[in-house]
Amino acid sequence: MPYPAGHRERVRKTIVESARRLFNRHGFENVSVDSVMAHAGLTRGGFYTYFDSKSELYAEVLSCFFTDPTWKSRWEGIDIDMASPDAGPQIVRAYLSRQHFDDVENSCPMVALPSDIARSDQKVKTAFETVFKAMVRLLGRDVRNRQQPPESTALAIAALCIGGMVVARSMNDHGLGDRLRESAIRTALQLGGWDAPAKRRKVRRSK
Amino acid sequence: MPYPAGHRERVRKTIVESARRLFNRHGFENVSVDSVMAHAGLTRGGFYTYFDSKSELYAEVLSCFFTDPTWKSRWEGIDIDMASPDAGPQIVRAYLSRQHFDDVENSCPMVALPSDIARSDQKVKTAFETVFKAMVRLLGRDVRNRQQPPESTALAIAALCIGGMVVARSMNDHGLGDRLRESAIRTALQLGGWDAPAKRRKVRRSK
DNA sequence: TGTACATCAGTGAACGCGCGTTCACTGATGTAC
DNA sequence: TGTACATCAGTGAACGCGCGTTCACTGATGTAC
Repeated sequence: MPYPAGHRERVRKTIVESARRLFNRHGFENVSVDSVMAHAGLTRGGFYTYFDSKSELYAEVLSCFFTDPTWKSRWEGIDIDMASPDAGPQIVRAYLSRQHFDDVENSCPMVALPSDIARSDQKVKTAFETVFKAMVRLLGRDVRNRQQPPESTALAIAALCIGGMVVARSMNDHGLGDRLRESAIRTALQLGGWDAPAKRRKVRRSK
Repeated sequence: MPYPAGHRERVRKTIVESARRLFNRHGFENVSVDSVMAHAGLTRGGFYTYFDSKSELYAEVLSCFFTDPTWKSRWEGIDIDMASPDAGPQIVRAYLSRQHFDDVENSCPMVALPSDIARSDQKVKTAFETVFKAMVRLLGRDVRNRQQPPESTALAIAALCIGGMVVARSMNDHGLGDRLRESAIRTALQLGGWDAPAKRRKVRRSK
């Protein structure tokens, strides 16, 4: 067998990564197979030895964001320790951060592509669901506010995170976007019961 | 001047309405000028006597949803009295209702098209902003919970409404979607201070 | 170590198609007389 | 009331273009001897 083992897997990953960045920026339908392959350093024709069709890429891109272990540290300076019981509030802050707002290419696809996903087929929606459920599970694990079942609270927090960012991205007025993000952060932390200092680790954040 | 007065305005409105429905269902880029005109009972060529380009339609469609006075009662059975101080909680319930979830064609475009809008030009984003600000103003007016400034609370509620619906629409699992919407409603009502019976009008809702 | 070979990753021209937009034309309309 | 006319809303063929996909092909690679 010519070509080193793992070669195909590596190239395939390059294509998916290239697609992820382009999809995040321009949406599924506005990115051509040509440009995906060009950004991966290849040419159009090779695409079909890796995927049956373009739409097969959509679900693949969503899953990759979830399975790729680097996503947690993708936003520079935001380093989330998933094992810590503080992961919940950390996720909220990272998710609604200015950095995530600005970094469209490396954005969470749930923020960059929701209406594209809503119009896609079952496979794509299932991939979205998996990512979303993972986020909810993580948030729910750390919820300290027990007025509602943790899953229920986590669902609302996740919707607030995603919705806040989606809306902020759809406006010109960055000032309003900032106020929206800040308000969403404050509200989400309060919902999770993360606004009071936990144990003795965290001091009140100013602004 | 041939053709009755108001003829152009009426036809123009028909085109925008046809576009709104198709955009909501398929997104900006997946709807052709041809199909918009066909659904309006016209042919391709006539489009350009009404609009300079297809993209001019995008902002027009967003604004129409806001300016069209019928949008309030678009979801059958949900009749919101905007003058009432109960409009806030009513909007929350209508927005996150199963009917709004199902009725993609007549959906609020902030739910059906957010990622399309985020990728569009300034004009489109400005139109989105106008619709969003109107929603926030209405919600803020009725906020009873004064722990935060009403605008801040209203921003979080709006993000929760839009985000909750956007996420629910992106999943296969309608059960999870239902739980998400219910949780978002409960949370939004609580944030607005609308969960306790107001005056003596409303009794606790079961489920 | 060196050479011939089979494999298959990747190439790029070509395909049919649908799109946004243009434009010469048609025909329904209200108006002038 | 009836007719000729100017207006302009709407038509539909045609344009150039970029897309997803196919396919005959090239050439880099590891293997056999």
